[in-house]
Amino acid sequence: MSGGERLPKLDDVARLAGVSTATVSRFVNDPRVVAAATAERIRAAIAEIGYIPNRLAGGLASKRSGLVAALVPDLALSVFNTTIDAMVDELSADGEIVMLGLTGIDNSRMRSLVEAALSRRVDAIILTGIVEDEALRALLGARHATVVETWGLPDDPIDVAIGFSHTAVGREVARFAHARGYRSAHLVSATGARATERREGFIAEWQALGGDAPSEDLIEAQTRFGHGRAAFRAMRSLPRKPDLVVCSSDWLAQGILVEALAAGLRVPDDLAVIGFGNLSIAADMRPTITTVDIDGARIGREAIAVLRRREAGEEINPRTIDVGFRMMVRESA
Amino acid sequence: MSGGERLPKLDDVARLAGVSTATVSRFVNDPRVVAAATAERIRAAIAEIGYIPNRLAGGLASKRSGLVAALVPDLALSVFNTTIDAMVDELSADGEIVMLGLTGIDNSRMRSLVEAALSRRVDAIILTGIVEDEALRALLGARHATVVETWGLPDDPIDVAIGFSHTAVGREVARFAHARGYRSAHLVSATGARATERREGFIAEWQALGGDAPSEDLIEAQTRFGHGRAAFRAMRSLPRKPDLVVCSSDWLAQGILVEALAAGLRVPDDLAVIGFGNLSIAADMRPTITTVDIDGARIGREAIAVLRRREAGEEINPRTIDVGFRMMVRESA
DNA sequence: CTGAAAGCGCTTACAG
DNA sequence: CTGAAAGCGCTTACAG
Repeated sequence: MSGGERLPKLDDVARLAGVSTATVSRFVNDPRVVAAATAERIRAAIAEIGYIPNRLAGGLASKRSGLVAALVPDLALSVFNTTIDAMVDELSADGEIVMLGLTGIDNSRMRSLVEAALSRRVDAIILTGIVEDEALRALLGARHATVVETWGLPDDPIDVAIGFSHTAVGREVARFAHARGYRSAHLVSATGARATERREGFIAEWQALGGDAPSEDLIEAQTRFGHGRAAFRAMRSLPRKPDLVVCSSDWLAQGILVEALAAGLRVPDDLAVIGFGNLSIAADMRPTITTVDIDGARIGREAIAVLRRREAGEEINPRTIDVGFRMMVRESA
Repeated sequence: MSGGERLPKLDDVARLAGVSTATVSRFVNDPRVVAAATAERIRAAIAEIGYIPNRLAGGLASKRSGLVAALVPDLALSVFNTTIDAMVDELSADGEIVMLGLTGIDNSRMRSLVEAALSRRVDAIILTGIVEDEALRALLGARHATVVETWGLPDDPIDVAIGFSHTAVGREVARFAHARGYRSAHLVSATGARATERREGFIAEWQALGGDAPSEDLIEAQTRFGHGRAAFRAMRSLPRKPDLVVCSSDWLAQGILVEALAAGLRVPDDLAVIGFGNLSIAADMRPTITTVDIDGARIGREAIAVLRRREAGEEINPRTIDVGFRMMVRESA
């Protein structure tokens, strides 16, 4: 707002402090490299005129924008929020800032957001999910930015990947459920790439253990509580009554739980429920929800750590980091 | 990643297309201002060498960064997510991008994030909540960026404010509850500025209607489902048993609801519950949650609309936009 | 509709 | 530890 008068610039500080712009620039970027007395004069000058560096100019000259782009499908997919939170925490310590792009649940805005990020010469692009599109892979691979694919574990990452095997999660859930004695499984799953891998992992292992092919309910949209409720009703009209529902998110699990309880079912005796993500609601629901925990914050921290190592000129090897997952066995299954 | 080879720049495109850099620049910013034949040659040249404009340089020269900063307390406060989603939607249509800053639940990082945003010469800063700190107000007011305070309605906005009166919400909830016949109210409320205004509005109106001073439970942290459960237990040990709990968030309401049902209470007959925010869970819970709806997406859209009008040189008047709120009467009260 | 050229506000190799 | 000066890659008033 307001306006008119010129914003103070480096040159103004330099003149006031009686030094060259080079010295002020050095001070701004690392106060320790200038003599103590000089530093004090510069500090006073900056305070006096309220100088705030122009990082656009700085980035242009130094080729380091101090910008990191985080591209996630959707803010409502709260499973990623811990990752973003952790990244922002790590970054804001250094005055860096996160450019947030929402690619859409179908990733339709991915391309234009990648271009928007690249055009700002971001130091790094952190993506949720792995990139399949060849043109996009080429675009990302040809640039100077560090590219971190997260929440997945591709065989051939564009640059670096930090995540876990969704297939392994599905298999582990199947082993757990089978060991618990459940025999008639129903899957309620989103149709996204990651949920699909977990689903396929579950089915493969479940059948390998001698289980019958599970009935399924695929949800095209972002999975929410309400979908869980609808899925419950659909499931109840199935000829074969499942004794276990495996959900691709805790939201779904919560919706099913609420609906099952309202229908007078006992959980897990009449119907067991397993979620995914270990959102805070999983521990807070009654009954508590058995689910799979992913250390999303660690993914965020590791992503920034990779960036720091790259900046320090270190070689990143291996280029893939598996953060694993944990079954959180609670009351619902 | 990768690296070494120089990124193509405007000059490379110009040479390849046989025009001046000025013409390429014009094309990039608005293809219609150059002759059709010229446009075609430039388009081909850009595609051939994979040119992506350097917006750092562009922003430096034009003094428009195409960057909008959104500063919110915390991603987990999902009540703001619809606002951010709407903003990102409006913005990404133009290749603009949102810089996300998380100020922390106590706003402790607000100052450094404002500086980080200003140093990138953002076109606008959109804040959740109103800014009280005088130094920060001065800093924001003296700059060229459009400043939009949201989710509140200050008497004297720094620049523009879009929100609603939290006090009015509290009063409206009190009138509703009193009309419904509830007489013994218990408040479970976060300690933030906005929740406090609602709480005070409720108490003032409630007592004006002849109600007894409500018992209270103040929650220092970010309110979550789990806090609702704890609050329920605390409430049950009170000498006077409330017939109504008014919560400062739907999360809290949900936690109390789950705990109340688990304790065998009938809702709303034994205990009524009112939330705030109208998150999707409010409609999805069993029983559904009576709450207050805020059109968060509209706040986001209006914020960007203000920005567009400012860019078009329009005068913004009035400087305060009240988006109001709605009681969502459902089953829980 | 297009071009030549100055300028946006920094950083940094080079020299001292 | 500090300075003079070139350069980062665009935009835009001015002129034609």
